[in-house]
Amino acid sequence: MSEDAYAELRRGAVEVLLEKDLGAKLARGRPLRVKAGFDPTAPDLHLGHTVLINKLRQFQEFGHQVMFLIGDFTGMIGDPTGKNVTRKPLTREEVAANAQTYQEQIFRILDAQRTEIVFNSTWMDRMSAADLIGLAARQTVARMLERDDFHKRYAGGQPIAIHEFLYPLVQGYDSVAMKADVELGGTDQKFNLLMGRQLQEEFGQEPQVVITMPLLEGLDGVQKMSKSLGNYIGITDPPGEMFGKVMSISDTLMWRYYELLSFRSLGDIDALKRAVGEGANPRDAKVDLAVELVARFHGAAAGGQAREEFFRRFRDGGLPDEVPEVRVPAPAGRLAIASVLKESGLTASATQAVQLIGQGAVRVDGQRVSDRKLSLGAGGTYLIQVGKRRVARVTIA
RNA sequence: GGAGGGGUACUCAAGCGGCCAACGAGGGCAGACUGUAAAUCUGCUGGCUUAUGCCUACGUAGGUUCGAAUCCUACCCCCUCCA
Repeated sequence: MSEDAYAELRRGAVEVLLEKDLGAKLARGRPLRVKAGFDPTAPDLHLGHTVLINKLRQFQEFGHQVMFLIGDFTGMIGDPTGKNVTRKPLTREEVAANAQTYQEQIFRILDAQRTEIVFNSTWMDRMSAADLIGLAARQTVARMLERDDFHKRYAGGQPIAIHEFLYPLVQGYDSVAMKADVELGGTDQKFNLLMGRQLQEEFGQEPQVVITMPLLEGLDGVQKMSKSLGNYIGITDPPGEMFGKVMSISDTLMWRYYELLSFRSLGDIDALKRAVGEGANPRDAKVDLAVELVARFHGAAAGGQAREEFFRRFRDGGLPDEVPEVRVPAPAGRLAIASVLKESGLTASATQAVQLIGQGAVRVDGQRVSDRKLSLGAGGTYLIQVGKRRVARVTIA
């Protein structure tokens, strides 16, 4: 394997444990079994999740076998990593539906021909209580308490339920059952990933290589991307929205996204960085990234269209391709502008509408509205804009 | 089981009888400047076709008072210490 190829494989990774094991495994020339586990409850993927999936794809491109593990059994335990929320067990149907959604989403990145989707319930459901005790006997409490969050909770007098110890144990055992050569995970999964190495050794297997990937920062550039923080780009976001979100990230964050999300080579990215350093507009680099990402999830044509739309709207100050049409009733024949804004859904309330008018954010047929008492007559159709993003063609009826 | 502390708007966090639709910070939205970047400055950030007005809101339910987020009672929930 060439040096460049190895650098690509290593790209973005926080740690490779052990680096020399990976070298040795690759040197044998046979396809490696590469594992990554996913939560059965959250099939709505965002770009943060794709960091891992992209890494799987790279392995695939180098000819290795990818195993996409859906942790339907571990899901019953609930990963104690981070916040501890008790989860309700999923039904078989729910798991199946989520798995289906996963497939629809991940195969925009992965090659379906070279991806195995596996469920850990396949082997865990067959494990007897005696087997489980046997598994538990292979690790010590002291070892478990090395895990940072267990350690903190124990030291701080917080409860740790015994079943929580089973999570890393089962995740580790998955690697045994799957005969994994490599396991990928987020940095927060490090302990669980290393458990796989130990258990594989216990079961007489060569330990897997652990590769930890960073948790991608969200749109704010600070906190990790997550749905609950609302700083995410969903991979099912419509093209225009996805494009806009990418354009709104900071220049610094853009390079991070290039490293972890783009399929362009490290060499290409370096060249781009140099060009920007020499005065090229960073916006253009961001546009390229946005096009690439939209194209990945919506097709090449959509990428180009999103760019044209973006230029027309925001660079040239034009109107979107499709302006939503709304009809608003006016029983009295005329309707105050604040009500029009509220009824058309352009603002959340009439009060807010009045405030926005006061701030000069509202335009009717291109004219900025300064009079909050303005009213629109029935029978007319008006193009109404609120700020840069909200637009509608409103018919007063 | 005992003792104490606390539950306020999207979040954190003041307020502790009227000047409270509630200080401040963060976040969000909008305007200016721009590259829908960052930084910066400004305004807004319960609802009502806007009003010296009304309604809803400070854990829940009652009560005291001309008047309560603020006082009293009961209840629910969270935290700390002791057993």
